[in-house]
Amino acid sequence: MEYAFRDIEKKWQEFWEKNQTYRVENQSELPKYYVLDMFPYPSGAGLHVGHPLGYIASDIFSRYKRMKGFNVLHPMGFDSFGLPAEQYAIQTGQHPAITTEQNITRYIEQLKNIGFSFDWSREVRTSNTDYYKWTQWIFMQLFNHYYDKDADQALSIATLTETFAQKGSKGVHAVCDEDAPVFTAEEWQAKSEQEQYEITLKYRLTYLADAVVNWCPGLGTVLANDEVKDGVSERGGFPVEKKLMRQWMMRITAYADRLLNGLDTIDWSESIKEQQRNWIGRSQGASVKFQVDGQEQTIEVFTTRVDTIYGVSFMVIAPEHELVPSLTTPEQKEAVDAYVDATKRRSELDRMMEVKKVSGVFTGSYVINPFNEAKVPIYLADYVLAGYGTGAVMGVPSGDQRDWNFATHFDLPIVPILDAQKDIDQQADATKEGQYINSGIINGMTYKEATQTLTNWLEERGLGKGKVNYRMRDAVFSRQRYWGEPVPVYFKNGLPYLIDESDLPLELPAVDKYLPTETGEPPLGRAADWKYKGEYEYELSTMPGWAGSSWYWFRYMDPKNGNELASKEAIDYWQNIDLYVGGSEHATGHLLYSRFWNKFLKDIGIAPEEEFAKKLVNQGMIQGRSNFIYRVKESHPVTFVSFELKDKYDVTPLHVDVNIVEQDVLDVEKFRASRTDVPEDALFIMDGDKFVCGWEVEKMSKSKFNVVNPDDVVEKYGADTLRLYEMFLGPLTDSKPWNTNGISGTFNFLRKLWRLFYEDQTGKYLVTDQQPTPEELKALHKAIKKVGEDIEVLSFNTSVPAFMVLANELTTLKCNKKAILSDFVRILAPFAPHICEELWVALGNEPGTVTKQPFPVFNPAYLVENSFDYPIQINGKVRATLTFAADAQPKDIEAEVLANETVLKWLEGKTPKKVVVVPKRIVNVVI
RNA sequence: GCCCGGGUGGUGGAAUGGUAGACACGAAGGACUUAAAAUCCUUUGGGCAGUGAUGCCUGUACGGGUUCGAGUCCCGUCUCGGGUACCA
Repeated sequence: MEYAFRDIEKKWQEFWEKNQTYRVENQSELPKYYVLDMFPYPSGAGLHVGHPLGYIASDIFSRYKRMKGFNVLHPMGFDSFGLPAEQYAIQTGQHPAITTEQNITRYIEQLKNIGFSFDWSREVRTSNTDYYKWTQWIFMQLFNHYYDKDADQALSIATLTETFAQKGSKGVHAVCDEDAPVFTAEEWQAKSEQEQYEITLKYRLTYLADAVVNWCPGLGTVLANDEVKDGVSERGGFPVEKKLMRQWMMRITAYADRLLNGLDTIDWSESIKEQQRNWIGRSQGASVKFQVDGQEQTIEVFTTRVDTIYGVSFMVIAPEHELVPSLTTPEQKEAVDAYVDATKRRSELDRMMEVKKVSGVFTGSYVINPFNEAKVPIYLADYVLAGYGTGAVMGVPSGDQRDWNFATHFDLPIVPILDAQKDIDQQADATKEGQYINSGIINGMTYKEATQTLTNWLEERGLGKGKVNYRMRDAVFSRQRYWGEPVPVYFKNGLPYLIDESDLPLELPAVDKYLPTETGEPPLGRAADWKYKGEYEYELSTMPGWAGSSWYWFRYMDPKNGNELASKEAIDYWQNIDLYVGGSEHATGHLLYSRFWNKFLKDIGIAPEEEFAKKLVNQGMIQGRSNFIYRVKESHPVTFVSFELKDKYDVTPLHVDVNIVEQDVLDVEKFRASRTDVPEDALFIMDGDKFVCGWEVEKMSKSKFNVVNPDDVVEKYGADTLRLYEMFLGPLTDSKPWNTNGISGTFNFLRKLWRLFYEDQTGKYLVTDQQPTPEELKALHKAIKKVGEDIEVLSFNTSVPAFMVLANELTTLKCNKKAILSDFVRILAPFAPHICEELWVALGNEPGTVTKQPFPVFNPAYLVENSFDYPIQINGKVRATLTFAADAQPKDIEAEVLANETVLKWLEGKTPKKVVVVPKRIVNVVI
């Protein structure tokens, strides 16, 4: 009887489904453990072999944790709102819900094919109304809260208005819009309800703002910063331009410090944490107000080097700066207008391309340096960004390279400010060493003293203060698209209001087309008679893709709850994610927004923990491994040449489908049959009897003919082999190309395991009840130890060889003993659940119980050796091996080693300088 | 430019500072078979010597260093991958 993986796997998948083997309850005596995979967007292409890598790892870990006595939550769902389904809808007119449904069906089929232990009864889909009802509900909570700096958390808008009524705006230290007005309690009380409401809009955690946004005409929508890569859209690669639009925003900046500090408390990869730190971009510095010469107004700059202020020789403001018109003198107007125009016309991409070019224009005005009364010219230049700091910088050419370039280009003075600065006529020197020169009140001081002195001086006069700046901006939350959550907001007298909670979910209306309206409104503008209470206009934009994924881990805890996003009991039990597995590409998107929403949900009493995921592991990307065949140029008939011989001809490489290539050898017949563009008389110059292909690592994509579907691998070798092989391929976190060359190794291992139970030809059952020998127990416990330790640290690639070694050893020992094989099956079950279920039953156990078995306990006694083979080194090189008792004393070992024949030969009669004996390790004789 | 990771046989990859190359693929040779498949056995980093058992030299990107001992730690260089960038 052969290892009939197809029958076995089908049988157990059906068994698990029928018996709800992986169903998890919210009540248990057992400790909880929450293992989550980043849920996929169900694309039309289906899963390729890269997708399951993380799922297999998390599944092994979940199964292991179950065997270790945990109640494990391990769910799966779908991030089912998104652009591709909508782009497809635009082309075909088919409702995105339909294609999404089809794709999900396909995904579930593929996932079930691999034997994951997901509790499918908890599946969620972000595009279902009973799910997005709660996404909308969270939006409403954000709208109803503001961030209070004193409490350092979100508080209700009711608290805000109460404080306003009692203490006026001074009584509130909140994160709010720049233009939030100042008023007394009396003034507040005197305002109309509408006026008061308008003021609160400047405080809410989600708010409307005219923001400079990334507008992507190709997709017809705005994009968040993290959705733009290199000036083009991440999805589709369309150009992106800056545009001023009224948008819903999320006040994520209110949480900047908590997002930053929380990173120190979580077990995430250093690279992800570093990316988030950079994205948040906290910088400590000072703001300084410069009086404009001859005018009332001041220009405020942000600087991290206030100590260099005596070296300021110019000031630069962004071309978009609001003071540009008032600072421009009549003589300079023409030049300034031309520059501003030119900046506007340039796309973000152009601007990035021309980073090194110095450009700018003088406004004609000056500011006065508050410290030395120096008159300093004001320039416009596009290296100053309107969106960062105050949109204005002080130019200190001796200490900053950009400023130095600018000063050199415009022939402005370069003043040294520290005696430690070197070669500043060649380049800027940003040193903080030495003592200040040419620097008024800080002359002779060092960096620390100077910074403190200057900041105090500024604060005393109200001209500036120490300030913290963030690179992170508030997140744009509107998308001018159809296939997303409708924003639960309507407009009355031009102001946004939330719909009643009882009206949730606000469902997506039907539209005739998925395109913007003729007047440029988003697709929702096409919905007929879509008005709140039949009267008020709804918000027409929808939420971004990250909305639904920013809280989904809670929904799995209680997926069918119609009254709450999840019950308090469920959340109290499951708390947060213990292990989260997913791609590192979500570093500054999903993973940051999720932390933000979780913190907010904690502030309003829903989330129990500050961080949503204690540990995060980023699985590596599986790249494609393309195969090439080589066509001889201008050959008639068309001729292809095998890889080894291609250098003898002038050839063009062509991609060939990797699915008809094995071990880089092309199946020529299949190739002929599959390609209509290959003429029947085509010639193949073989290398012996083989036609060998070349290969290259590329992105896995249809156009490169290198996509491998897990279904095909499962069909050929089975799910257990696929699972083992994906783990065997290398460390989980490494990126690696998919290469089936070694898959027969894991397949052979499973067959070898099978042969420990059943004789190959006859199918005879071989398992006996004999007592295991110490040697067999040693082999087994070596594996138990190794595998247990490896799983704990997610080192699955090293546990697979441990299984292979055990199978090899047991084969050599001709061991078919039940006592040994039972434990073998149990340690292997998390990796290869189907075959282990089958063999577990073969050993006489109840069907379906292997998943609930305790993980075998390692017993060190079986590994105790009474002797050890010491490698004997002479000057660090191994020259001999000698066996000593495990408890042999170093001095005895030394004596015997020095008497050894080989050692004496190398000693050549000399006395060794030193003999190093490391017990149970090594002996090194130094001559 | 800056910040993170990496660089080990033909290939994927192992290796608490202690015998580098486990395990697997591939390759070569052999056994079984009418034959094939399957299975099993042997060899397999490179080089040199020997009929042989075996012995020696060399080897973890490169150059230095620390150490009795370095793939592993330190310094410098090259190189590949990822992230990020007029961020004041």
